[in-house]
Amino acid sequence: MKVNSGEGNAVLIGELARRTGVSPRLLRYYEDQGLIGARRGANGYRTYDEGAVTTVRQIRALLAAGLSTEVIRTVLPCAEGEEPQLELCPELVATLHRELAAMDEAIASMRRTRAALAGYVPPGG
DNA sequence: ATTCTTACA
DNA sequence: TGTAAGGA
Repeated sequence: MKVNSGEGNAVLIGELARRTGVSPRLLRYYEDQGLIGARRGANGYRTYDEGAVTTVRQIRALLAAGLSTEVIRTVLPCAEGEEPQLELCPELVATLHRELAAMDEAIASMRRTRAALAGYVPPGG
């Protein structure tokens, strides 16, 4: 008889925190940012479904990839799987390509300004 | 003991 | 983000 791995069990913030390694404080923050949803028990406590564990792991992975919470909010609903093999919807991969393009522009821009600035300072010192 | 909200270091 | 306060 399995006790703690079924789908029907509501999880409190403390347990979700333990199971994801993310502090309750941050979990509430993610909620404010619209990254994760939570129901409320009669006591007012947040309750999460088992899927929340996966969602949080996806958020962490996406955050580690440097995506903003705003982008993650749109990407999340089209994410499948976890950490090692996280896959995204094709239509969203397109959005990500634009992100990449924007990053390339930013990098190029910074390289130019860096070069200009470097022109005013002597090499090595 | 746990969680909740609000607010400050 | 962490942590304290004040309540349930």
